[in-house]
Amino acid sequence: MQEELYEAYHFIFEQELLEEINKMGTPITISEGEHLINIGDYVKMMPLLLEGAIKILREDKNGGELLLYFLERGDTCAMTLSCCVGQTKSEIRAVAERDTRLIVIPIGKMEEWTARYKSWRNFVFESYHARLTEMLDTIDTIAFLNMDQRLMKYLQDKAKINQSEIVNNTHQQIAYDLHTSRVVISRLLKKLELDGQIKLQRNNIEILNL
Amino acid sequence: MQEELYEAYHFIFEQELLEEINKMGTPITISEGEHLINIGDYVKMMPLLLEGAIKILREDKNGGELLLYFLERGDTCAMTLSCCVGQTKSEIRAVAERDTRLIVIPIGKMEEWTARYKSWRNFVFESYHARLTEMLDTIDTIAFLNMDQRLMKYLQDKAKINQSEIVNNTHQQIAYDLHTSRVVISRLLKKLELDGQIKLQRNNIEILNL
DNA sequence: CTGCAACAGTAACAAGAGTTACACTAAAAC
DNA sequence: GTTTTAGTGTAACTCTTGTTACTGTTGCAG
Repeated sequence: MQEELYEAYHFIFEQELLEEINKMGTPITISEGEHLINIGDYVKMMPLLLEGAIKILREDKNGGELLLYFLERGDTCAMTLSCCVGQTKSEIRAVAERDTRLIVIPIGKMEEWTARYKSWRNFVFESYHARLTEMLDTIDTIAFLNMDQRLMKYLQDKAKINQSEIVNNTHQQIAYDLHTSRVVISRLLKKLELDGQIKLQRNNIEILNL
Repeated sequence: MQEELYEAYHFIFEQELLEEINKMGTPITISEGEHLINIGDYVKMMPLLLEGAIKILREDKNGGELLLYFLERGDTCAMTLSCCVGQTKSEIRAVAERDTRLIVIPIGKMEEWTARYKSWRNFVFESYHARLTEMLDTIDTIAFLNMDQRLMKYLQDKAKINQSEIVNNTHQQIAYDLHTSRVVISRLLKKLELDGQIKLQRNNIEILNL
């Protein structure tokens, strides 16, 4: 039994299921920036995160992007669950936020485990619940907040996910995630710095009010 | 066995489950504009729509609203499913878009049926899938479209849901659903009329390009 | 050391959306 | 019929965000 698997999931799954996951699953490592899945890809595997973080993005027709949310240890991708049922293509893009280890499970196991293990059913339902909640949060953010508030929230989320008050990002990268332009981000960051909320350096933003 | 239940769900559920739904469920009628559930309410029942339409709204702290999506016959509320697991409060508001008939099921049955009926599991998963997809669509709309495009899409969706090319709404009501102001809606509607996409009358918008 | 490329700062302007204010009109109430 | 109210049309202005263009700065490659 992989130690990491046990550590991250033994509160969630019963022993028997843990062992089955260990047997059927394949451990994978992806490094920062690598694409785990793209829009339009067929979903053949279901991921269980052990360590690291994944960011989930939505894309429009013109190549514009929008950050939806992050996945962390103990999370899985609800869109994947969802796609397994319908055998449909992925609606989102998943990119490693930092170096990440995960276990992938062949989707054939899903239905079997759903019928057999109560802990699995609960996990799946709770994943759906968590993802729906995060989607609602995303909608709140883009519908009800101004860009400066969205930016500050983004920086705080990012700091939390990476467990560091320093965000190593160019203004352009932030602009992509928030679906706006670099100039806008530079402008607002400067304003946040004058407000004393952050400190700016090249490739490097320090968040002061975590 | 209620005829409507059979009609709407016999393709989805096996006979035995249909009979159990019929036995355990309570038929309810709500009229247009009535609130089925509000934000913060505890969710004690799960709805299965038989006829009509429900609109699902999100709210911000200042009382501002935003339309998320509509539910129709054969749909259920994924937020409800979701809440049943976590025993949490509702994150959304549900309002009857027109007179609606539905069956409510005590949430205690949910877990039992999930373990027992494959068709129920599939239904629940497909509901989650459908709702996640609609949430993505909502996000696309508010993140990637301008207000005039959102407005046109809103009118088309509304026409489709109510099976009529006439939308009976005041500009103010539309403004609430799209989380903007009446003046903005009036302005854009007038523009759409000049473009030949709609025809305006009091309390009444005819959609020309369905 | 030089030159290039990526990153950041900023100004000036354009476009979209929100706000305020007021006039007009149809429908409902009296 | 007259009054009242809800709904609509529009102008003028502000604020936020997006766009274009140009400057300066850092760091790396040659």
